[in-house]
Amino acid sequence: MKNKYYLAKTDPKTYSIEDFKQDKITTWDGVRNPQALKYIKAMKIHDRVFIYHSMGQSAIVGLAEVKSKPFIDPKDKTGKSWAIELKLLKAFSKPITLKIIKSTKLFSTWRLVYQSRLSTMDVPPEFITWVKKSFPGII
DNA sequence: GCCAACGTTGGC
DNA sequence: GCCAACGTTGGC
Repeated sequence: MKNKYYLAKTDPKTYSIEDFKQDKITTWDGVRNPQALKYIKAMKIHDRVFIYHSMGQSAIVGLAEVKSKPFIDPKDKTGKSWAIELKLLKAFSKPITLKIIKSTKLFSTWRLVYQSRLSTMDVPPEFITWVKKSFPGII
């Protein structure tokens, strides 16, 4: 079965793609928003996750692979937070900015564009096609 | 730094 | 359980 693609946002001041490069594998935790959790819980091993820098940079900066099933974040006492293990596959040399994504007008129905506060979401297949065409070799 | 758009909390 | 007030996120 084909891998699904998701997108996860991070504030680079808290955890950046540079940190991820050092770690290679990281626990992606702290997700509590019910809408975002829906996507975390749907992730399967070998699915792909775009890493997105929010807060200023606003761009997709890399691609990771899901290495574990979703699990309840042991560090969160409320039991409402879930986490997942991610392995970095690639840090992009040229980030795919939100500006460019918006300027194509192809993805106006994508949550990334119209629901800015959502931190984890799925990625439409059309976006993958567009990325492969517009940024050859990047993924 | 501002503010829109959400999410969360707490009084009733 | 409702909803006003407050807090947080993230684009600009």
